[in-house]
Amino acid sequence: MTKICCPLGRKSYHHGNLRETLIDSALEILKEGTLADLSLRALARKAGVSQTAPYRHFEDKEALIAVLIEEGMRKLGQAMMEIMEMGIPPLERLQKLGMRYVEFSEDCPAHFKVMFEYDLADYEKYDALHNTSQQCFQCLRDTVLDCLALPNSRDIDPAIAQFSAWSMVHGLSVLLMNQSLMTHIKSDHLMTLGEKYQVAEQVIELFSISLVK
Amino acid sequence: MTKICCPLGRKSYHHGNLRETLIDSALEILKEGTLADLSLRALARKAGVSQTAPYRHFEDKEALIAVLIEEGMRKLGQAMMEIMEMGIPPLERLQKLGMRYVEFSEDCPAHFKVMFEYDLADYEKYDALHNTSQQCFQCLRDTVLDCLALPNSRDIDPAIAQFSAWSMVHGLSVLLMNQSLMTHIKSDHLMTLGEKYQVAEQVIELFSISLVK
DNA sequence: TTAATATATTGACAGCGTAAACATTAAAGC
DNA sequence: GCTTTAATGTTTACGCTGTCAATATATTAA
Repeated sequence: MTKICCPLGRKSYHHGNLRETLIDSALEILKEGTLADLSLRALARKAGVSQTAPYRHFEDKEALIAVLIEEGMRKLGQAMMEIMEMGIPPLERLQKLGMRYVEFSEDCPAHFKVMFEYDLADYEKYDALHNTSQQCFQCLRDTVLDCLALPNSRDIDPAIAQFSAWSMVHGLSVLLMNQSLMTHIKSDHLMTLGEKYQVAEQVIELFSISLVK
Repeated sequence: MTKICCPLGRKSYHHGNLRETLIDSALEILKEGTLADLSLRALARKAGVSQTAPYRHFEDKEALIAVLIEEGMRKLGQAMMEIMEMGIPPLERLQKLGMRYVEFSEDCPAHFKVMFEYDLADYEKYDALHNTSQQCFQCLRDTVLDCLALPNSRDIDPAIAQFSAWSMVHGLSVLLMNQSLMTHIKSDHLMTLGEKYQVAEQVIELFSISLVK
């Protein structure tokens, strides 16, 4: 009954907060690196815990990733919802939503990467995720409809306009995040965050006015 | 001096065409799966060759990937260049270029994935690649400038218009390729290729006319 | 206090990238 | 044609990975 009590140099046998620690470490790694750099064993090591301890909190690696995706979807959804509740007119609202999308990709690159880089095997398996992500893009879609209901709106298929808006902000976010692709725009030196946002604002404005006369 | 002559059940000791075989197998795997599904050992197995044989043709895994990226850039560049040489007016040319971009992502998903999913450690290391990819996006940029030189063009910052065009077609391609994201647009069943192209055409047209009055 | 449950550990297995040492064959030089 | 050399392939080995099974410890409920 003598207890070793503190394996791997911890104060207590149980870590106490392993689940959150693993999630935080994962995000930290993804902030700089890619999904290929993410390993459960490395996370365990960082947390000072055995290599299989994570399996008490996540069924497998994909389950951890699914949690990150869901967390990201909720964050993005909330960020966009804030704008929805500001009571501003459609066109301006659309622009702000687009900017939020781009800002999210810059503020939470880890979440953004995992949300769109990782193609979840079966999305249905994680149904909390499915609902969250549905709700996340609803803001954008609704606002585009509001823009098309404007008196000076152009006659555009709503579905096409909705998809255009999403394509635009998504392509924008992806390209701005990828430094090596950006060399095709600004060959010599890196773009600052301020420059990126300036570009994003203008691109989004250009899109939004294409919806009206 | 007696020779085993045919290791791993091949007709001759040397494979004869290992480099191309590895590249083809890699593309085949990427067509369905992601970069995580790509392993040199699996490629070697498929080619009926020992696990280290690929190292006679590629310094490491990233070198193979760099070749795939470069191949993809050249293909996309050629596809777009064809349109440049058709001698059609700017606005129509821009639309065709955009469609080619989307078509490329559907025709060569393996190349497209590796071109934009994989963030090459140091792009400079593979300088053939750098040149090829520069040239690849030049068509789009030049055509946008031509559109803005049109008599009925709107007064738009050329750099912004260029970046908008790229963002649009890129976002479009990425979203259309990702089936699980597409569920947000068409919830119940998958989109056919024809439906995708129809959407793409309309989205691209919507963008192109935003450049003129 | 004891039984049940949550949490962590050890050990093992197969698959991965890749380095080192060695084998076979095709090409080049005489 | 014979020999040397370079190109191509094999074997073995190391440390990394995800994950399973069996075990140990701590926390909670009875």
